[in-house]
Amino acid sequence: MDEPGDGVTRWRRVADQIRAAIGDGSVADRLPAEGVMAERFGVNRHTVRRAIAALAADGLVRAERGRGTFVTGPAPRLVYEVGPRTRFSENVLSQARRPGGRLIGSDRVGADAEIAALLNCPSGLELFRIESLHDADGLPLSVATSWFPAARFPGIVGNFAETGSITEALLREGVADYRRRETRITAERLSSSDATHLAAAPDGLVLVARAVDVDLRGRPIQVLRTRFHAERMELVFRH
Amino acid sequence: MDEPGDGVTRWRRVADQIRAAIGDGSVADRLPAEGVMAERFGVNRHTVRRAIAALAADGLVRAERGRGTFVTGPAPRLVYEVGPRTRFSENVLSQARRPGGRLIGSDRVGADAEIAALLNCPSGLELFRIESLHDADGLPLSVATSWFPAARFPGIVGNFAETGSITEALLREGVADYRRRETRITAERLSSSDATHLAAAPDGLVLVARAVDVDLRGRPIQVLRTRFHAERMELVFRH
DNA sequence: TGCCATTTGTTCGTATGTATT
DNA sequence: AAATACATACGAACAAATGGC
Repeated sequence: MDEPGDGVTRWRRVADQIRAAIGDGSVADRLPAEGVMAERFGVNRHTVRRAIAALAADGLVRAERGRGTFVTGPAPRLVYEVGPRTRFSENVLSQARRPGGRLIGSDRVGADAEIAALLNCPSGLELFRIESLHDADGLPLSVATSWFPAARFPGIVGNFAETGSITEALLREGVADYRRRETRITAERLSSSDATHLAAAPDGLVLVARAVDVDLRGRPIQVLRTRFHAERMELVFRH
Repeated sequence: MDEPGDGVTRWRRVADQIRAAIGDGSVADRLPAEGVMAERFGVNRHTVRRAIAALAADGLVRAERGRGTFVTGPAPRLVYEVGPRTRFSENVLSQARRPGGRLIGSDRVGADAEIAALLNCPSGLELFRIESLHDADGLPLSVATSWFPAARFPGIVGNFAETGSITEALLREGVADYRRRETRITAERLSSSDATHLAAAPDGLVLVARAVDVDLRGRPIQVLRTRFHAERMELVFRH
């Protein structure tokens, strides 16, 4: 009766609304008083306080007794440019930050219908699946799942494990250059394992980018499913 | 990490994980038994049952006594192609669906620093701000906020109110054609007002696209902040 | 100085919802 | 099905800090 039954608590929803108000600029520097927000949101003042506490824990606001609660400003997002020649490390380096990558896991799988279509290969073809984590200055930014034809790139897993870079790993397999054909974007909630790897709150959001990379002759090399931490990044597409 | 103190209930998190597993295809047809999932997620079977009930209420799965729980399939997303000549109505028509648009609200505002930089105009310049809702076959897909220089497009609000199309509204103001320069993508939770307009659950997700459109001489025409319903759409960028 | 309104911080109590056993 | 433990939410006070008058 009290909860609408959607599994999200009231203080959480209040926190999200305040966060959104800060994000879109409708609250610039100081929040309304707790009592005012309590009335406006139709909740108890305790509930507002808990929401503020959550935002303060994220460093988004700072409460000062007797004065008010002030916006300290959202953390700036890393700008990640996506285009035909997207390279994670170049992107991060261009923002004067140090890129990193490491192997989380890998296995051999058969191509399902969707991936086979994207790779332009027969369904069931043997693939390497690589789970990787990518960061800037040690802050995790994205988790990616990549699929490679196993026959064409037999050493890809070891190469990536050693270099931490897909580009380097492909170079060792004889791929001098590759291009991105298209990128498809959706948004999802974090899965629990991704939350662990990204060192993020379990209810965080990710931008999911599904992409296909092709070699210079247009043959598909890899299928990617990258989950970008939504609060730490912004994807930019130039047209 | 998993403590029940982050504002999301356990059954909700379990439901989200099952939903994600269905979404990325790792669960194709039938869910594991409740007891198996309970152990896998580290929760009680009651909690799994509640999660399944929530998914069943959304029409995502169907539980059959004595047989199991089966995936009925997620609703297909509308594919929305973003490029230099993105037009909402053309995009929707290409999927054999009927586009719609209507004015939600409008007002006059002064350009803040960020928008002034994007529009390449002095800060404080008078702008029209337009809130609009866009749908396909009556299903709301996106809410957009647009800023236009008021002096250059004095009739833009009325034009959009009459036509429901930005392209048409600009045409009446003498803009025969325009191009998109860049698009920046982030993900957020729905604000309460956007949830109302999109007829969506209050805890839904949106893809937020910030873009600048320029005329054929390269002069900025409008700044856009579009919130796409994340479960109903997928954004595609061809490179 | 003092007074007072405003605002955040704290402590009771009570009721309801959630999750497990 | 019932009992238990814990988290959430509300209500009413009071304390402490701030700033204007």
